[in-house]
Amino acid sequence: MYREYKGLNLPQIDQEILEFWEANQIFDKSVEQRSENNRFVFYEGPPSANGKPGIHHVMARTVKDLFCRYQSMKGKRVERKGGWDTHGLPIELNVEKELGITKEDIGKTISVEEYNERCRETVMRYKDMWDDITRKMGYWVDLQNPYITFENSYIETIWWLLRQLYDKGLLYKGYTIQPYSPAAGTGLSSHELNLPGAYRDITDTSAVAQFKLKGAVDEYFLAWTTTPWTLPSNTALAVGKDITYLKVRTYNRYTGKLISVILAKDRLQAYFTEPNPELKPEDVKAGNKPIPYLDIVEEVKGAALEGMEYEQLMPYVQPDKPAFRVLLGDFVSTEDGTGIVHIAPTFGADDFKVARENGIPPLTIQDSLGNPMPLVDKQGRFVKEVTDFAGRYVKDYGQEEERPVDVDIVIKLKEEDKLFLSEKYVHSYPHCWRTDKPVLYYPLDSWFIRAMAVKERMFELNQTINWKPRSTGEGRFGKWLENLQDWNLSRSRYWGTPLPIWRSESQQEEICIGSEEELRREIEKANEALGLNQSVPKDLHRPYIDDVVLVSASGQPMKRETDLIDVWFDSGAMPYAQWHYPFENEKVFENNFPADFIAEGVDQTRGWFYTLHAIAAMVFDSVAFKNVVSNGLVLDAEGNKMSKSKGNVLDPFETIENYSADVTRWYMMSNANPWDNLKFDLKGMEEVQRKFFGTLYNTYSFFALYANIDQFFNKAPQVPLSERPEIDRWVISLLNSLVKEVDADYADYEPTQAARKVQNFVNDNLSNWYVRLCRRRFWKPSEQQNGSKAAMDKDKLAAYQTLYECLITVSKLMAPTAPFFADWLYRNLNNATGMENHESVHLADFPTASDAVIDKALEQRMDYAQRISSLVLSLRKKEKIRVRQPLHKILLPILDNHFQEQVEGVKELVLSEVNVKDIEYVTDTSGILKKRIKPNFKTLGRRLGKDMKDASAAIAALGQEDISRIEKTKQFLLEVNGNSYELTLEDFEITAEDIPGWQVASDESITVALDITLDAALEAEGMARDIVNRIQNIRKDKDFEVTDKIRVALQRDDAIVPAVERYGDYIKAETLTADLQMVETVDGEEIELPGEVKVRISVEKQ
RNA sequence: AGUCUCGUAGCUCAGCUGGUUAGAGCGCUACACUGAUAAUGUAGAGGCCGGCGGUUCAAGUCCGCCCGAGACUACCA
Repeated sequence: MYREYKGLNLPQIDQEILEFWEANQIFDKSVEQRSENNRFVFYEGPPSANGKPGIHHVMARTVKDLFCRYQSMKGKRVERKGGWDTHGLPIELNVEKELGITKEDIGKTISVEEYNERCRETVMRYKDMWDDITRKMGYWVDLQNPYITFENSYIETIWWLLRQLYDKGLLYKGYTIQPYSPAAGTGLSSHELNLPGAYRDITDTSAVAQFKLKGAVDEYFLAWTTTPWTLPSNTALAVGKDITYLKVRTYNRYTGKLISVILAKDRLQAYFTEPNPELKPEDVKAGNKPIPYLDIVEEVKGAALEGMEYEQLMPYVQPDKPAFRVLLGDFVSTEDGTGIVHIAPTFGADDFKVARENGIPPLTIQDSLGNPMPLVDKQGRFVKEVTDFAGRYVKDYGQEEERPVDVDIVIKLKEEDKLFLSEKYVHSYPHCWRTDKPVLYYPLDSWFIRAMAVKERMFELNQTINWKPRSTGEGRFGKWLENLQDWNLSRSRYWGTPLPIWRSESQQEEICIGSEEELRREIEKANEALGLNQSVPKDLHRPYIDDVVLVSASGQPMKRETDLIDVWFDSGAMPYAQWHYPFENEKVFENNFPADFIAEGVDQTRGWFYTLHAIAAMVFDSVAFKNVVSNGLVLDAEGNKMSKSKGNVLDPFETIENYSADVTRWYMMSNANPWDNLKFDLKGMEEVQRKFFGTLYNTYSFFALYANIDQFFNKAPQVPLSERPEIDRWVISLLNSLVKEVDADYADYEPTQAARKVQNFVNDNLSNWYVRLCRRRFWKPSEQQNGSKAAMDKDKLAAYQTLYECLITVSKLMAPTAPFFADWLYRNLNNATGMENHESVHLADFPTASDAVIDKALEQRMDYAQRISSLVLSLRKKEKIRVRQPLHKILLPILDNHFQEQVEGVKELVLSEVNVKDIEYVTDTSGILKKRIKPNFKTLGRRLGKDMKDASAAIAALGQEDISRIEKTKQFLLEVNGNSYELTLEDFEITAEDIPGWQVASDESITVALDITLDAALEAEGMARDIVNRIQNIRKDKDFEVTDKIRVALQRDDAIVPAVERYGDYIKAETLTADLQMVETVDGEEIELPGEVKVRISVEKQ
């Protein structure tokens, strides 16, 4: 028996199927039944169990799950090893918040050991919740043997990878300018700068300084800065190559001296008002306002300024190489300032870069160890070499002083006639989130991966990757690769993978450790050489690893560089580290590299996607993945990003409990492409639930109800397709077309296309057309009167077989996206028939389409049938003739024989659908058709070109005779603007527009007319149908079983006599009436029939 | 600031390589239908296809600029 249900309860189906999967290990079987030699490799991007799962995780994981399930059904072995991302700043922050400590406390109030122990505990805080959502949403991933990034084996693989990079010369220590908090004494990551509240508006003293040209008299470059404290460190100026610069003569507003200044033409009006050849020094004294000038003496492009030299502005320290030149910088703009940028390589990333590219040195002094250091120390104070300001803080670090040092610098410049202008300036400036004090951009030592060296190769490899959507790969990711910078690996933190590099104090000797074994050997060596008693720490994290001292070739002790590495390296290393390659599982790794498929949010483009790609390219000269889907964000119904502060986050557990996992998954996939942002709207969820799952459920229920009655369990041989009715062949043809398309969509990572096509098929074709039109075939009362089983004739059998095939195929097509309902449907069907020996749809093969049964002509035919029916129904509606009233005929204009043949094939369907007796074809030759002619723009456009417009008007003006002549001769000589063109029938679109004297309806290419005259026979039949309808309603009201036989007594009335006399048998057959009487008085309810006829009727069970 | 995505009916989305009445579903209104009924059919209202400019005989579709939403990247001096 097919299971029957009282109503659709999707969350309950989730539950039931989930229990079934677990009890029978369906996931394991789905993997293990497939050959190891036919793999589809998937990498799971590890989530961090340190935060709770959100609805966007359901999105990302639906994408991952569905392609894995699909490939699994296509016969691939798809192992899905889960994983956990366990390192990183968010975890540290969490711990600190819980303990109420800051980073300064580490090593003081809490030991590194304890601190890391807390991190390790915290990391898996929400693991249970993650496992739960994974299970409930139907995400199949192996949670039994996940990789965990904090395990020693994982770290060892990372060390091995770093060693590979080291040996290739791709790992180096260097300087960069990084955000640095002097108050906290630590560098900050860009993540920390992006914390809320980090950027705040502050007021600084800005200065436009005058840099004196070498070899000229009182000529100056003007450069603007909001950080005057960087001026002593200036070593260059930057201009834009294509920016136009002016040399302007004026007076200095502070000293009244005649000067010539150079600045960008676009910035002139920011500093000057108008020219005045009569200008006097006293005219320019007005405060900070723009001043007049004498004249403009020169205009040049920035390129012409390149290489010009100027005198050092604040000569406290001398550079060790030639400096103080004008450089070209592409970052120079004319939106602020003077269009000339002051360059202090020690305090700006752009500055650092452009200076290095041009061989300009930074201004540095030597620290106590003889290493170069900038003119500001790590506490944020000027060094003693900057005599005037020695020891003063460059920003507000809570010191007490009369004026900020910036102001004193400005005063000094003013006194020295080097200041053009100084103003207060309000701008947004980053602050350290822990100390609340301003951040400095400061040169810091860091370890880098020389990613730029493999830039081209990464770019090439990227071109072999199939990105979904393409634009992310070519645009966002491709552009990112083009502008690739070296990868800053260093993080000065505690909970993460330690950098396995040890250095001697002189910094001259170093070693990069690539395995635990190597570490052991080196430790033994060191123990011997230095007389120590160390061993390999049980835990490779800090602080234990920091205690290890190694020995250099020259016998010097070496200490570990205290940096940890960027956690992104952890996740990018997962293809290797998840298997502890190369220390174990060499074969396994080789079989699972690179991945066929990965998926993650677009925000991972520069995260996981990049680090996977970079490591694979650098270490293995390979891609890490062949196909990648990057999904967009999940927004709320208004299109706002979901965030805790807005309170618009959706609890995924609640959503799944209320609507089911399948509705959630289906909604997410069908509503928008996964790479577009999804506006998550519960109304849309309800629509999916009702329209798609509701309809499919109804279709199944309908099938189950009658199949059970008829004992149809698909045991009889299949009726050959050629012997099935047109509509069966049609739906099977569509079904096979569908299989083909959906298969291609899934293979092409287009889940939205696939879902929408399945949905359209189920709603429009299967339910609203096939089942609706075929209802009678499942329910043939006349043949059921003498018992049920005998009633199975070939037509009915064909109907059952056809519907069964559609349903079971749909269950497979939808299985990747809606795994629960699909399995429910599949098992309900297959458990009753036992046709396939799979216990679950997820163990079945994806359907294959048979081209032999795809009949495009038939599909077109049925399309005609649907359109003709729709037009006839709209005519009925317009004429207010109910559908139960039969009519004589439809008039159908025929423009070509092929159309008539096609319609002939579906004639019976149309007639029964619209309740009309016949179709009469009105051919061209009858002369009563009125036609419309339009040019075929596609064929004519190219030929006619500019004449097209006039031709279009000329063709529209053609009369009926012209049209029929064109149809007969199949040619036409068109003359426009003195040009003549030979046109053929192809160059026109001719449609029947009207049948004069008839009511017509038409869509794009089909026109129909309806004969609405009635005669006695038709009226009687119409009445009979209405009587059937009323009796059926009563049966239903009285809750009779569909198989119950009844006795009916009708009150005699002239209006119904012809109907009962002529169509009594029909009425009886339709309503399972054994005995139908017309009597004078009836003790029963009153029914109303057309023509305001009211009669009494009694309906009783026999 | 740069890079990328998106902008079509009240809402969610289709609109293929440019081709002439711009579509669907939901919602709304009205009318039908009724042994699939938490369904279904038909009709109606509802569109400066974000704006401006360009290419073209022809632009929702191609190009440029701008506006709006979002993401990522970024020390704008």
